[in-house]
Amino acid sequence: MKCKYAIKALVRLAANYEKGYLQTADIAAKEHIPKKFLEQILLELKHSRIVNSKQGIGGGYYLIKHPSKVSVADIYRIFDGAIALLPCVSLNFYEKCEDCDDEKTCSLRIEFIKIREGARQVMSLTTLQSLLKTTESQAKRKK
Amino acid sequence: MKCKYAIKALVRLAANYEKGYLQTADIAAKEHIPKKFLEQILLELKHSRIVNSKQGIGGGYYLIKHPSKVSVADIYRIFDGAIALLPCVSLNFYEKCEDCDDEKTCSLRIEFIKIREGARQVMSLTTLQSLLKTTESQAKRKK
DNA sequence: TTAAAAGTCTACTAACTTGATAGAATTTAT
DNA sequence: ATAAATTCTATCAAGTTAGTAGACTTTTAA
Repeated sequence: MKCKYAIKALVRLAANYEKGYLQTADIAAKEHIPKKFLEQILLELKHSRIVNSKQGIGGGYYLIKHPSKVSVADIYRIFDGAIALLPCVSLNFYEKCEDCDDEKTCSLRIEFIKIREGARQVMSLTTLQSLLKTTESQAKRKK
Repeated sequence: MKCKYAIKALVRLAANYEKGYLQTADIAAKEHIPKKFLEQILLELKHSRIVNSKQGIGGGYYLIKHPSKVSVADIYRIFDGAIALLPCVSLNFYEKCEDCDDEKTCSLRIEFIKIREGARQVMSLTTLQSLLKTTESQAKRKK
């Protein structure tokens, strides 16, 4: 949920890139996300330096990074952690296996690295920009 | 954990394919898996018709399907459910999105289907047989 | 025929995660 | 000053996960 909501909110912010502020309440309403919950999510994104915000009247959130520089993989890692299925094959959240005798020759590891790369590649290639493009072309199709 | 343990146990059973029974206690000891926990896991695999068992002295578990016919995707689905990151893009565990206005034109869906396909392909191509081959070639390398 | 060795089944628990809510505090424009 | 906005911390209920416990059944070998 969190990750999905984050991506939806970020796509909105990407559509508004360098065009001012978007308010939490607005995004929440449009995407049907519980407002208070979205607050937390946006806050986490702020701490991760993906978005920034301005308080007070007329304030709100805005995207700091260029939409092409924010991938689904980035967002996934913030909210759901490792992309890898096993901690021992994770690049960003590595943890040693307790039950494994020799990590270097573990066949599971070798195969799970392939799986991780499969997922990681697609998730890294999918950015806010590519999501935005799909959104726009879908909107056009609908007309 | 469950999924990892299951795969480890299945690789052992695959190595013993059509060569008789392997006991829970044995596999548990070799793979450092809590025995009682492994019992549950093997039972689930039996209910999923991946393995079968024989009770009594000299009994144990054995693989029913050919190692090339059991993929990591199959096992993952038994223990962890959907491969897709969102239920609304899952093939085997589909559920409708509550917050989505129009599934047909949802840009998230379109992109997440690509991600699912990336993961699904690699996980479907990785079978007990391919894991076994890696195990064997690793054992050889070690000599 | 009986005891031991094996799997079967059901229930339970502690710790953690998730999705969400609540409310007080802070900042800013007018 | 005040209203509109974000910020921050705490809390909660429900669900999941990893693992444990124990009673039961089936099989076989002595």
